[in-house]
Amino acid sequence: MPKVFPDYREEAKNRVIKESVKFFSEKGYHKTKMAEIADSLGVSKGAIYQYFTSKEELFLEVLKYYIEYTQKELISFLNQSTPEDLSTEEFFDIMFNIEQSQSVETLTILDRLFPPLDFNLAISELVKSNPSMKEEMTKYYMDSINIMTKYFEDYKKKGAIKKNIDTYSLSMGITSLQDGLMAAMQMGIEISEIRKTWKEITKMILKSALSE
Amino acid sequence: MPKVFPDYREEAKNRVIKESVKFFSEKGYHKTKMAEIADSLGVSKGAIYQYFTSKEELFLEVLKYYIEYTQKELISFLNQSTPEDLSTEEFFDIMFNIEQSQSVETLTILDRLFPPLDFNLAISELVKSNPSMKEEMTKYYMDSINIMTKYFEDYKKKGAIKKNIDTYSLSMGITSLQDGLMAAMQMGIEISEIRKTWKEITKMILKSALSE
Amino acid sequence: MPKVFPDYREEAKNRVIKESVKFFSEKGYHKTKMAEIADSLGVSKGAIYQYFTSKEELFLEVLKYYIEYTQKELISFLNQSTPEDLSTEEFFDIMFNIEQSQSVETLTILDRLFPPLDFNLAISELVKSNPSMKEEMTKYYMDSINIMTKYFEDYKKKGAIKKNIDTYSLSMGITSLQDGLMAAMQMGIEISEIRKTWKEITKMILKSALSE
Amino acid sequence: MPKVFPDYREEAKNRVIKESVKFFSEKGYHKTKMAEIADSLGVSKGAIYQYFTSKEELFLEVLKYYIEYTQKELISFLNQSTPEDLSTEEFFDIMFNIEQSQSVETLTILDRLFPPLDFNLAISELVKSNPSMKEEMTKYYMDSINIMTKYFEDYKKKGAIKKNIDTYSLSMGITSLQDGLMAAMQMGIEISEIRKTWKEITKMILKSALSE
DNA sequence: CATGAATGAGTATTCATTCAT
DNA sequence: GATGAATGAATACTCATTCAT
Repeated sequence: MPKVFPDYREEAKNRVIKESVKFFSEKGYHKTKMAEIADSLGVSKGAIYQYFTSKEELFLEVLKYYIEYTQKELISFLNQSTPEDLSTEEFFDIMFNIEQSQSVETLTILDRLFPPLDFNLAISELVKSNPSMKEEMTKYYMDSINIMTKYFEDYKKKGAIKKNIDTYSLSMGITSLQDGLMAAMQMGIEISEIRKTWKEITKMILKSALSE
Repeated sequence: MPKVFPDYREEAKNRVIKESVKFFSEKGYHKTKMAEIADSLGVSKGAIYQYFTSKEELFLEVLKYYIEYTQKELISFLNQSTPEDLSTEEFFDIMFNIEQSQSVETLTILDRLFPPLDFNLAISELVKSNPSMKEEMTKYYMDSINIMTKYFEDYKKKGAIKKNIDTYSLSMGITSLQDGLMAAMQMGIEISEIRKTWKEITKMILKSALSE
Repeated sequence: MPKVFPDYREEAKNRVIKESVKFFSEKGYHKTKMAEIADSLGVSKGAIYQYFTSKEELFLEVLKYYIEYTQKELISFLNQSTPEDLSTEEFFDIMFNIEQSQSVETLTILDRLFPPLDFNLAISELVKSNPSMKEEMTKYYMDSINIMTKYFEDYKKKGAIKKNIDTYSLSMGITSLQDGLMAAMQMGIEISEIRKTWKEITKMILKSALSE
Repeated sequence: MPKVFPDYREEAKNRVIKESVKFFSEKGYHKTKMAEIADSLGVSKGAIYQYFTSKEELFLEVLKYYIEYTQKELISFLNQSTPEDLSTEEFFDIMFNIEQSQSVETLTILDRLFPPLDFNLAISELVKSNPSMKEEMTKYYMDSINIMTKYFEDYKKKGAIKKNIDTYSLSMGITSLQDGLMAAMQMGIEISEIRKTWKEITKMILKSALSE
C-alpha cells in the first residue's frame, strides 16, 4: 500500500466510506460507533479522523456516495428503457437495491448498499442543526426528479406521453411511491407484496399517462 | 385536578404525551432530552418516570397516539367520501396535517402533529434493539392498509371499482405515495408542488381503478 | 446533607470550588483532570457538571474566588495600616500567602490558596480564545489598582504623600513589584531573598513618595 | 542551502525555533500544535522531530533563545548607560520589546518576540513534570539578576550608588517590576500607562539608591 | 534527510435513570 | 406522588510521536 501514492488519500477515503456504509445502513447513525468502523477496517480511530473531520462529515460523505450511486443506476436504466419498463421487476430490483437469489423466494437487500430511508432519521435530525446540509440534500433530491422529468419530457415530445401530463408531477409521484414503498419494506412488509404493489400502481399511472 | 381522582394517572400520561409530541417531531428522538420535556411541562424528570419506564416507552406511546389519531382521521374521511375524493385538496390537507391559513399562499404544518415518516425512521432504528416492537409497529402499519382495503373492497362490490383491481395493492400504493410525499415535504419541497403531485397521481391511479 | 435545602446549590458549588483550588494551584489547569477533582470530593464527574458547564467555567470561578479573597485581604490590611506598613513583613506574608511555621526558616505557601501567577498561564491561554474573559480579568486587575490608588490619594490629601506623586502609578508599581516577585518565587528563588527585596524596594519607593 | 553544509543542522534548528516563537508567544504552549509549526515552515512534522526530541524540548530551546536574546539586549544597554538611564523610555522599549511606530501614539509589541512572563508561566507548569528543568530555568533567571548586580556593584564602587544599598535586592526589584508590568501589559493595560509607571517607579527607586 | 499516514493513550462531556428526602 | 442531586457508562475527538517508504 504505497502511502505516498498521489491518489492514496482519495482511495483511503473511499475505503472508509465503503466500510462505513455497512454499519450506518445496518445500525443507523447513532448506534454506529467510530470505534467499530475503525476496528472493522483494521485501523485506529485516529486514522479515520485523518480523512473526515467528524462522524457527521463521514456520514454525509457516505450519504452522497449512496445517492450518487443510486442516481447513476437510475440514469443508466432510463437510458436503455421505455417508460413501460418502469413497471418492470428489473427496475424495481435495481431501484430498491434488491438482489435476486437462486430461489425467487429469498430476496436479500444488497449489503454493499442500503435503503435510503434508513438514513432519513439521521438526516432529518442532522439537517435541523445543519441547515446548509438541507440545501444539499434538497438539491440531490431535486436532481433525481429533474433527471426523470427530462426523460419523460423526451417521450412527451415523441408523442408517447399525453400532452396534458405534467411530467414533473409524474416524476415526483413515481419517486415518492418508491420512497414510500421503501418505508413499507422497513416496516417489515413482505418484499413480494411491495413488488406487486409497485408493478400494479406504476402500471395504473402509466396507463393514464401514456398515449394509446 | 385532584390527585385522588381515579384516572388522574391516565390524564397525566396524556399531558406528557401531548407535550412530548412537540419535541420529538421538531427535534427527533435523539435530540429530544427528557429534561426539556420535563421543563416544558413544569415538572421534574422524576415525575415523567412515574408514568413511563423509559424514554423509549414514552416515544412509543407518542407514536401510538399519533398513529391512532391519523387512523381516526382516515376512517372518518373515508366514511363520508367516495374514492374520487382522495384526489381532493381536503383529503391531502387532512392526511398531511396541513392547515390552510388565511391566504392560500401560506400553508403551515400543524405543530401539534408531524409527518409520520419521522416516526417510521425512528422506529427503524429502535426496532433493531427491540425486535418485539417491530411486530407492533408493523401491525399498526398494516391496520391502516387494511382499513383502506376494506373501504375499496366495498366499492368494488358496488361495482365502482374494476373487478381486476387488487384493492390491497391499491391501498398500499396510495399509502406509500403519501409517505413518499411526506418525505419530499421534509426535504423542503414546496407544499404546493407536493399537493399538485398528489392530486395528479391519485387521479391517474383512480382513473385506471374506477369503472367508467 | 439536605439536598432540597434552599442554598444547597450554592454551597455545593463552593465545595467544588474549594476542592478545585488545590488541584489547579498545584498542577496547573491542563494537568488537572475533572476526574481527580470528582474523586477527591467523593462524587462522580457528572455531579460537577451539574454546577459548572465546563472545566473552563469551573476554572474561572476558582479564579474569581481567589482574586476576591486576595482583594479582601488587601482592603482589610490597608484599612488598618499606614503606607509605611507596606514595607513590613506582615504585609508581605499576607499578600504572598505565606504562612510562618514554628521555625522561621520553614516558610510554606498556604495550600488553601495559591500564587496567582500559577494561573496566569492558563488565563493567558484561555483569554485568547475567550475575549469576554479578558475584560473581566482586566476589570479585577484594575479594581485592585484603584483600591490602592484611593488609599494613597487619602494619604496625599492628608499631606503624608508628596503632592507631585502620581498615586495611580505608585499603586501599579507596587502591584507589579508584587506580581514580579511572585514569579520569582515560582522560579525557585528563596523566599527570604524575595522578602528582603520586597522590604528594600518598597522602602526606597516610599522614601521618595512620602513627605518628610 | 546545500544539505551537506556542515552546520546545516544548526541553521535548520534555528529556523524552527524562530518560527515557533511566533506560535508559542501568540497562542501559548498548549494551543500551539506541532502540525501548525510544521505547516508554517512548509515542512512535515517528522522534519521537526529530526532536530527536537519532543515538543517540550523545542519549547525549552525557544525559551533559551528568548532569554539569551533578552540578556544580550540588557548587557548591551548596561554597557553604554548609567543607572539613571534605566528610567528612560529607551530602556523601557528595549526591555519590553516595544517598537515605536512613526506616530508616538501607536506602539506595537514586536511580534518576533514576546513577554517573558508567558514563558515563566509555561515553565511553572512544565517544571512540575520535569524537575531538572527547574534548575536550568532558575539558573537563567539568576544570571540576569547577577548581570545587573555586577553592574550596580561597579557603580557602587565608583561611589555613584550609596554604600548601604543591597545591589542584589535592587536588581531583583527592578527585574520584578519589569516582570510585573509585563503581566499588566498582558492584562490589557494601556502601554502608555505602563511606561509611565515604569519611569516614575524606577526614578523613585534610583533616587533612594543613588548618591547625591 | 524528509514525508505524512497511522497510532493510541488520554479525557471532557452527555444524559437517561435512580433514589434518598 | 414529586423532586432534583447524583450516578456512571458510554464515546467522539485530539495530537504528540513513530516509522515504513
